[in-house]
Amino acid sequence: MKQKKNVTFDDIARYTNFSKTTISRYFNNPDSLTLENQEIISKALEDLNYKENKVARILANGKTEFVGIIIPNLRNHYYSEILNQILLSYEEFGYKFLVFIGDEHQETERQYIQELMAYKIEGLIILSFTIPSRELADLHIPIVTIEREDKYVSSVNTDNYMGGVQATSLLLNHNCDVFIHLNSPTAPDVPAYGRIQGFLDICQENNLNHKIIYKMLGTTYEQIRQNLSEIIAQLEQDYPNQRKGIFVSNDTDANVLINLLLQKYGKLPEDYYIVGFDDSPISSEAAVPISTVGQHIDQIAHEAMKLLVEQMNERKKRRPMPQEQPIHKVITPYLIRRATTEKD
Amino acid sequence: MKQKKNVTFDDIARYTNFSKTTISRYFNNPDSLTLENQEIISKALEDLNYKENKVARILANGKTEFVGIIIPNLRNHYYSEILNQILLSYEEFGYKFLVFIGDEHQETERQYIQELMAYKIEGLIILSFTIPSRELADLHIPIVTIEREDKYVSSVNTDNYMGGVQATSLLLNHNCDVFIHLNSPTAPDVPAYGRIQGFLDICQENNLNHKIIYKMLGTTYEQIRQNLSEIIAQLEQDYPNQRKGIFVSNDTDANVLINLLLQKYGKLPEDYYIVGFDDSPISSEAAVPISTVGQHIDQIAHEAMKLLVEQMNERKKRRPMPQEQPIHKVITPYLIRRATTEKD
DNA sequence: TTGTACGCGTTATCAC
DNA sequence: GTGATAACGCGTACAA
Repeated sequence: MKQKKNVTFDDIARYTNFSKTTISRYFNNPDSLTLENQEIISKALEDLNYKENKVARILANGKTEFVGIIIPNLRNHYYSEILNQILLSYEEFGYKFLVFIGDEHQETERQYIQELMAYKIEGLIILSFTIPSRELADLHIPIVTIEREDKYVSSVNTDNYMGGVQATSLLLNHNCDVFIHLNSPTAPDVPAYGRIQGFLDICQENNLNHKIIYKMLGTTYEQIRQNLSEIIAQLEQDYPNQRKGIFVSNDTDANVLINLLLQKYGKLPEDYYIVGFDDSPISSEAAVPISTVGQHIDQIAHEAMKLLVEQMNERKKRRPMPQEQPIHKVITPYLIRRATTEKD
Repeated sequence: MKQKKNVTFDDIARYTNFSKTTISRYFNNPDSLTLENQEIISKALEDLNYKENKVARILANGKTEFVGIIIPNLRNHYYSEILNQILLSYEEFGYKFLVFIGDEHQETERQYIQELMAYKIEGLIILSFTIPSRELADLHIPIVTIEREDKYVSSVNTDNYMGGVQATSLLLNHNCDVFIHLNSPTAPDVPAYGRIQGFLDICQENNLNHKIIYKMLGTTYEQIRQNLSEIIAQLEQDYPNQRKGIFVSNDTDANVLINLLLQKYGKLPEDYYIVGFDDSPISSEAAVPISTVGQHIDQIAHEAMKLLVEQMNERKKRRPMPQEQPIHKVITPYLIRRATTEKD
């Protein structure tokens, strides 16, 4: 496949008068050779300019050290940061990552999974949500999902319920008169539903005047702006002169909301208290920095890899004991207080 | 490596009374079999639940269809969007991607490259900038770099010079009195230097009162804020009552600048005209949407893959004719006019 | 400590 | 159209 054939263990063996086996051992179990012989082989590698071939090694020992990743996209800051942290784990675990963008196409994602299986990945990390966990479990390889429906597979998620509680409590501490939660329609089996439940529980426990607005705000800035503009109009009609505590399900939308208010009033009005979610860059870069609930993305990524590595290691044992039940790890989020709630 | 041994061509051959060769042909050259026999094999694959093994195929034919990517990080929107677009090219070209985060550690990146070479990648895309192109060229595999020093390797870059010209011309059209360019110190051999040159040329051609401020603004929001705050003070001292046209080298910094001005004056003052660079999300999400120069990231990624695929295909020919000279593609950026320059 | 011989699952070559 | 056989480069019992 190259201009000149590659240098192989055979060449080195001939050159050093050892056998292939000894050369192999030099790489995989060097202590079993004398230091002297290690030197000789080491020198031979230099002389012949040997380049290792891990593909051949895979075929021989079955260990690819590949992990597949399917992620919906990288436009969303949350996803790109998760991927960033996962890739960084190479330093700790040594697994290489084959990455696919699912883009929410179920059939495409199925093909990607087939392709990954053909490359004998040892494990799979799934962030995309088009394929039910039931189907993922049937692949019978180590799998960890992150922040998606996870009934039949192991997973790592943020404690969304706690996040909802934190956000709502913050608004409660500021003595809002009415509590609004803005979110898109969310299925109860996805982790993010916890945000809604957390909001609801705090409101009900404290007998708060509250309302949840379920609405797809749209994907373009203009759509979101238009929708939020209408929502503001409605809120001001429904709750005039009342202190409104608004928990928005993500920072991007919260920022648009704030920009609309800035534009309308020149500043963030006294009767608006706003909390976002994600601690994404926009929350600190906004004209009025946004209070928000942050996810420990580094921890999430790290736990996901740990969980996956455990499963992968188990498989390599002579008598593997696969997990009986999926393991679900939950990472507690943190609350950041910024100008949208901490006024002067 | 599995509980039960995998089904192989041998098993299928036995099951169908064909030879291994014929099974192989079924996959790689199905037309050479009769339709009838294709059916038989197809059915056997179902019956035996065959899963293909591309690792074995690689060892046999030398084609991994792997492309390595080394990227500094995914925190920067530009990088994550580039990676997004590159990964999406799987649909068109079929290459799988092994991705590493370089994080600006030269030695680490060298190791990553070695690891990638061991997995017999067919090509390499480099966005990180710690390793000189001279050294990359010595790897003797198809390489394309994106937006970095590229003297000895093929590359795809934005036409930064044109970007600088566009941004400065926009300010010029608005009759600014003084033209400021804010940038970090930049080496002349990196593509981004073109922004500076473009700014300079327009200023000199038109005899404009201009100034370049070279300054590392910092990495945290607070640092940037602090530094820009000082710069504003200086500008207002040096150019009182003059219309200031400011070309900031990226949208993030431009946004901080605008937030500082908003905070100080309640609105964007009449005598400030600002243009950013990148068309990153913040430029449209900012309280005052920012005029900016956008890079055609989809085109950049696509051209990079095309350039790489050409080189990789050339290598597979019987008598490869490697490129004599590196090819440098340049993508023209686009100008977006928003509120920081278009004041009714 | 070192070597022999075979296996990993596919493709390539050359016959028929 | 189809088949036999030798690669591809390394790991690993088993033997010495």
